[in-house]
Amino acid sequence: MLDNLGDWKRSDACADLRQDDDNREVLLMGWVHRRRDHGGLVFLNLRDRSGICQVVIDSEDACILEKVKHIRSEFVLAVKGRVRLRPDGMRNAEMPSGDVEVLVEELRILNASKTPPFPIESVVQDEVSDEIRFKYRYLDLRRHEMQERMIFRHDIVRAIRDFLSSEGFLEIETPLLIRSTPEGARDYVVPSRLQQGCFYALPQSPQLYKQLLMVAGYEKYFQMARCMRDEDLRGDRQPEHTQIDMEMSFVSEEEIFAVVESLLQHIFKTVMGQDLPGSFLCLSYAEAMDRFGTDKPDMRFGLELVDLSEIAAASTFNAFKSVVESGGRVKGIRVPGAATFSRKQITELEDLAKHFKAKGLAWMKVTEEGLSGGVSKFFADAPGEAIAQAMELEVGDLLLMVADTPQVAAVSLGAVRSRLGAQLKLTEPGDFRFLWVHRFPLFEWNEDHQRWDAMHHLFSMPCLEDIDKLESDPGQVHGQLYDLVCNGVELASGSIRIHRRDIQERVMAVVGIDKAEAEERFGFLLGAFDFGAPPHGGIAPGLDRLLMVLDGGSSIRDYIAFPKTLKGTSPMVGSPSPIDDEQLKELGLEIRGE
RNA sequence: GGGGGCGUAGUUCAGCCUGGUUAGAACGCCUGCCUGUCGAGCAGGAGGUCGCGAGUUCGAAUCUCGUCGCUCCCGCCA
Repeated sequence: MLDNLGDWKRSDACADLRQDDDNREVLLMGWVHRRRDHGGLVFLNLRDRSGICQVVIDSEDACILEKVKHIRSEFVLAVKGRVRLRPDGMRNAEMPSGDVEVLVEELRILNASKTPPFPIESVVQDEVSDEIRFKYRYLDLRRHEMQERMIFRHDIVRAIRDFLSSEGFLEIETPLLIRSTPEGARDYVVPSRLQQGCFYALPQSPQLYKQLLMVAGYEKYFQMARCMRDEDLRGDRQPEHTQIDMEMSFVSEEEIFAVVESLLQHIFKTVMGQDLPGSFLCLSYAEAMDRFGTDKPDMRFGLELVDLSEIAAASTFNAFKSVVESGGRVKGIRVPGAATFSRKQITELEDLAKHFKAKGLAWMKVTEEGLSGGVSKFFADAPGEAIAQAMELEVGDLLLMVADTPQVAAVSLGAVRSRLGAQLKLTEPGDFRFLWVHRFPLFEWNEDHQRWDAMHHLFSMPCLEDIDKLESDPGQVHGQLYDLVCNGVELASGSIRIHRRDIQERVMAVVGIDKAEAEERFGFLLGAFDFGAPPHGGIAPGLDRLLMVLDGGSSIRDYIAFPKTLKGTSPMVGSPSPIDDEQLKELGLEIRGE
């Protein structure tokens, strides 16, 4: 029943046919999207990458009729025929090629298809489980919606390469089989056959290599770098992802910001056909935490956190007073018009706050008669007026408050803010608010191990004014560290790097790496610093996340052709899988059961 | 590592709380009819290890325990 392609050559893409093509002889190839059989008259929607065209079988030819009888969804056809205008009233305005159709003169069935497990349509996105979509990824990718996403990805990658090349960046590849470094994320590890008992690691990022390229004098480097991290996954985290890895010599933070801003403007202009504002907002980490309770605030809406500690201390509410007296803070957010919230809605928000370790979520409503409900009885008269003034309360507002350690108060209320943004639909598709967050602490205290860890990585430069505190007060040292945030999603992280051995050794000492260990593990880097390493810095925007945010998507899995599940598996190819004893033996490995 | 949700026909789901006929619906699929459909229409039909295992019970899709898979969140992710 199947035909060979023979000498047939495709003349047009399905969706490209227009009225101008009337009476042209064309040869289309594609998949049967849908079949409408009227007995003597059969319509097929033929689909290729470009889209859909209607072909009509209105033939006496017994050979064609016999073939058509067997044609089903997703059969692969080659169709020779003549374009003709559709009769009046039969045109389809929904379809780009809807003014015309192709009357079939010859037909070849290039391949048959089983009935697909789900229809090759856009509704699949919301209606078919990810499990099935993953297992039949090649069918999921056949859907127009997914093809558009892959094309979007291609367009953006191309725009990035064009722009960075024109700015003098060189794309240079770095190894995938590298040395394992214990700190940071867990490494994916590859056993060595030639050096038994030794392992390569897959890169979490090309960090050290790009720094070495700066030492080597390449000045501006970029790479579409695959990065692998063996950590637990999320909707916006895959075991392997792609970063637009960049590094520059002789630059300040501001210059790196400017390059990334220009890059994004170029992307917006060339791929999305939009203009993006000149330079992005910039907040310090401390200010972001203080005002939004997160280091990646969504700037599309307000609902800022306000510090109410002094006022709360003056109230008659002992729960608040004691928190403030013991060094904690009280923070509040005003939710305009939310006085209509039910008790249940408020309890849901409280549960969320408790999820982030808050002990409770205090609330008051603003009515014509003043503050009411919740904890309002503790805020009679002066404290109540002070709060109304500090929060700029208006009738109909809801005030939500958390009293706790500064960290918990900010983070828990920040989570409430973020939930409210979604719940009250304060964001609009197509609205992009980019934001730089910088001056992160260089170190954070690790309670479990009772030691300081690098917040970003070991190679970030301290802010110059804090360098003297490296040994005396590491917690107070800020780093020349920065994140790029858009709409509440962290899109990039970067830093100015350390380029001097003395400073690098001091930073390593803070996290407990002495000179001997530093030499053993990072000797190649320190050695490179001895040969005239230039000041340098860089940044690495996550490509998959960037695509998701720009496209208004909800999972980076939709922007990766072959992603993995949250457990790091691929139901399609069945990875990871055991390897046979022969392979294990060659590698000198033995599997120990439980 | 911890917590939540889901798992029933090819697909998406209902049924489960309160155990008891032959486990339903929609779409899809198959057969027939049909010359202007575009989610074609009409008539008929097939299709189920109720994720898997154990337990309770006269009787389990339904209750209990375990387990596997997908997913969301916390931890983790420099």
